[in-house]
Amino acid sequence: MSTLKSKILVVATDLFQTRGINSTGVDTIVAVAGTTKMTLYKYFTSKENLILEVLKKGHDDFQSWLSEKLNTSSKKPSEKLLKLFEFIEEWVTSPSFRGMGFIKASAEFPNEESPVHQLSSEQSREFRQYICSLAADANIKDAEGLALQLSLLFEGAVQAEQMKRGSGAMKYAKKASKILIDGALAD
Amino acid sequence: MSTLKSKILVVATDLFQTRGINSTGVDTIVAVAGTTKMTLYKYFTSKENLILEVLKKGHDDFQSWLSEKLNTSSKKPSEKLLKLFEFIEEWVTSPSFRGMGFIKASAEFPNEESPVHQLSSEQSREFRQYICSLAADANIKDAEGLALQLSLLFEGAVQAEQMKRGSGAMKYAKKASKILIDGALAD
DNA sequence: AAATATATATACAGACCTGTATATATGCTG
DNA sequence: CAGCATATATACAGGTCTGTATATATATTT
Repeated sequence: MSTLKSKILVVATDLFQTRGINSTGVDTIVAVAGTTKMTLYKYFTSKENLILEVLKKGHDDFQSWLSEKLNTSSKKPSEKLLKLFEFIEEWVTSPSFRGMGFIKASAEFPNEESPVHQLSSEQSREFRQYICSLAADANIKDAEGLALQLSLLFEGAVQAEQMKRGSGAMKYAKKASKILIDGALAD
Repeated sequence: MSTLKSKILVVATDLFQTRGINSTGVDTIVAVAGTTKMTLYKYFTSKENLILEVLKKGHDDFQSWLSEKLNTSSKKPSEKLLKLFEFIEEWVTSPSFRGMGFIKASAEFPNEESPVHQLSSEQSREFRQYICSLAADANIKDAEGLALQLSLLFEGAVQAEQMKRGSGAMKYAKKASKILIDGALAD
């Protein structure tokens, strides 16, 4: 991928999170990225297309980082499940963390027919399904129920972190997740 | 309060949730409310002022409804705490539910210096503190910790409901809350 | 009926936004 | 050096937005 395209994606990711998606104009993005609108519209067909690519990249980066961490951490499914929020916390508290795109995007694009909303919704579902597969591997009875609960904790904590950086919300989400997982494992 | 002012508040609340705050122009609001811009700007000094009043009304309505429900439901603090998510679920699944304003607003106004963000942040804190007082009354040891965890569940579930109406997320948040509260009461 | 407060209708200024058009510059390849 | 792809600089068309100005209508009160 072109370095300019990559630069635009990084800058847009940052600005969308810190200033909002609709409130960030393409002029601002190219100015910060040190390029011009002509170049941006060469790599992205529209602003909506840019938003979608930003979302895709953010989600893919997170998912592959997380899977890799979990796969190398342990082979025992129940241990993987218990380590889930350890790694999530590590990701969220890293200085480069800029929020989860799909949470902000779904708030800014509430119309269900909007492609941005649809992608956000799909990413949320994908993540929940990933947790569900971890839970199922660990022989949790109601894997779907636990996965939903854990994803609620996750999304709530990200929301809290986005509202106030360094709130430590994920630490408490982690503690809560341990209680919920232990309970589900005992069932 | 003037009936027109009240009508504008109701319509704005609805449109902000269904179309987004920044994406909803005052022209649309007055058209749906069946009035004109001149009237809107008589009752609200600016669009930002309207947003703030919408947030205040939404939060006040929810908080007073919830306190009243809890106060008439039981006198035993631990029972009140356990009934918390029962009533929250009742509120969220009612047909007139249009999302929690402060959750959407904090996503659309991420700048911490924005008055809208500040009010959202304050309302989130206020709600958490209310839960904390319930927990403290029930002699929970780490009342603040539990309150934060429950508020994460709450915000995550509202987020999920906003993303997809009728997702039933609050039902699972309620189940999770019971586990967390029972655990904290046993400590 | 006259006076006053309230609401409407409509137009517009100024700002911002997306996406494109046009012309120029830069760097790489043959 | 010549040719070509890539990036820049800049201007602008057409749209949307907020907030205001101006003129008119309606309803209540005196």
